[in-house]
Amino acid sequence: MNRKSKPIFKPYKKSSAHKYVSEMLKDYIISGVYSPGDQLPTEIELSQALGISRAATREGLRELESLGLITTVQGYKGGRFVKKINSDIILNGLDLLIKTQRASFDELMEARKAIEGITSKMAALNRSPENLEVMAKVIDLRVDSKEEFYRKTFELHEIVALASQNRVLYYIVQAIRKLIFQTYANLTLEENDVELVMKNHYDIYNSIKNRDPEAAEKAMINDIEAYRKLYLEVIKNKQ
Amino acid sequence: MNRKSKPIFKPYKKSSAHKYVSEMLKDYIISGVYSPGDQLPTEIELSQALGISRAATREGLRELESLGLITTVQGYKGGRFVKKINSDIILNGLDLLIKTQRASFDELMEARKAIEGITSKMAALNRSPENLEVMAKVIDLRVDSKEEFYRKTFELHEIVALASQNRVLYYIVQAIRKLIFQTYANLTLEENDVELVMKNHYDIYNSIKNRDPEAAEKAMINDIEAYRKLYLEVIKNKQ
DNA sequence: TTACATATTAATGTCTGACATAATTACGAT
DNA sequence: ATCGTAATTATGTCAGACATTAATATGTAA
Repeated sequence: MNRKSKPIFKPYKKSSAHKYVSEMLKDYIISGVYSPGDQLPTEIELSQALGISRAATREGLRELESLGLITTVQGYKGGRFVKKINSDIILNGLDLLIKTQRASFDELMEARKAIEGITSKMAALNRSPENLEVMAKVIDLRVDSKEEFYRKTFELHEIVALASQNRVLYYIVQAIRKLIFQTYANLTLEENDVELVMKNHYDIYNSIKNRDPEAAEKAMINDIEAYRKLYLEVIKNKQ
Repeated sequence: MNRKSKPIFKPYKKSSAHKYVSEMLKDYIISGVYSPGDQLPTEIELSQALGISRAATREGLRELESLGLITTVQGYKGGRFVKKINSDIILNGLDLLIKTQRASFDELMEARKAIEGITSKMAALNRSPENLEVMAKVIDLRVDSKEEFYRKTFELHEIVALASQNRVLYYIVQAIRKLIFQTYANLTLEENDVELVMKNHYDIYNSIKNRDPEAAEKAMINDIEAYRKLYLEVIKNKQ
């Protein structure tokens, strides 16, 4: 939405001012009045339109920022901008949950295996030809750089989850995977390990291509289990 | 933690003031310096200890509130209190995700079936005798009130997820179930429906008791699928 | 003595207006 | 043409005042 074609901002009466600001803007973002990339009115415009002080308006905007709905940019041409929503919006909460509950690495990996196994199974049933094409592009892991290896690995898992055609599961899988990679350091793999991962990825691709859900689930679980073991070895060697 | 035995609050230097407040307190909450139920210092105490204005301190506290880590109580004996963390902390994000992505009821139910099916399967392998005891208490659904019926239904699903012994899956299941019940109205069930749900619950209980993972998964999926169909019928009749 | 109405108290909630900081853009001197 | 500097415009922070809220303490009438 253009900054100039503003929606209607009704002055608030009851309830708390900061909450009024965040709730109203949240509704506008959810309903699509503001789209990702759009700039919100400035603090002063908002506060004047609503008849709320700038301080209370800022508190409301902070809430939205904390929820992951907007970003803040200071300076000339700065302002508040609506974010593109993705799995990051549950990542924060999941992270807090796991940290405060002291959930273990194994618990997280078990959850990942279970859910990503399901998406792999569903992908075998629901995958489109386009999904397969993208997968084919990222299963050759004989690459030069470590980064390239990780990028391709990440993309395969992403496209499998996407191919399940279930966005709820897709976002949950993405959040869990991101959480694992941001919490636990990446591995440095040996030559043998690369071979193994590549074989596993090929198995996943092949069973999804052949529309074999059971094989697809099994292959995915194998792949993640292999990663788990590799990671635990790294940990052991570090001690 | 007692309000009087305060942790150390180092005055901030760089980065933003409000962020310093929220990050610092978040770390204290995660690391257990503050436990659920504990009261944080008042805004004035905090701002004075950190050398930050009250306005900026409040913004930081709002962020924590928005994340779901603290609650705010106004008035005498009011203040900021650390919340007990549960699945609610991802519920918000999941809700936003589904609303903005316009994910369908069916997509959500598919996800629920898949994940809750898994927890049921895992419960059959990992359940404790205590888990079984609690389940036994809630599978008789021949009750007077609608509320009692819903309470028992909710508790059975809760204890099954808990019996999987995987807290990550448990919280995800809880969040999805809460989301479904808060987004889509509850059903009004006929006599026949109650019989059906009760049979399904009994199947779930029995297969978990017998440590039969495949049967447990199937029974859970049946139960949720039945709920989905009942709900869709209600929708159809309303039109 | 008890019960109800009222005052006190201590926290958050809100407002105002000023100044600080950041980052893009415009401009001017070399 | 380029580099450095000033202007612009958004958010960031501050200080101090007053409003609101809700538990508690107090006082008064039945």
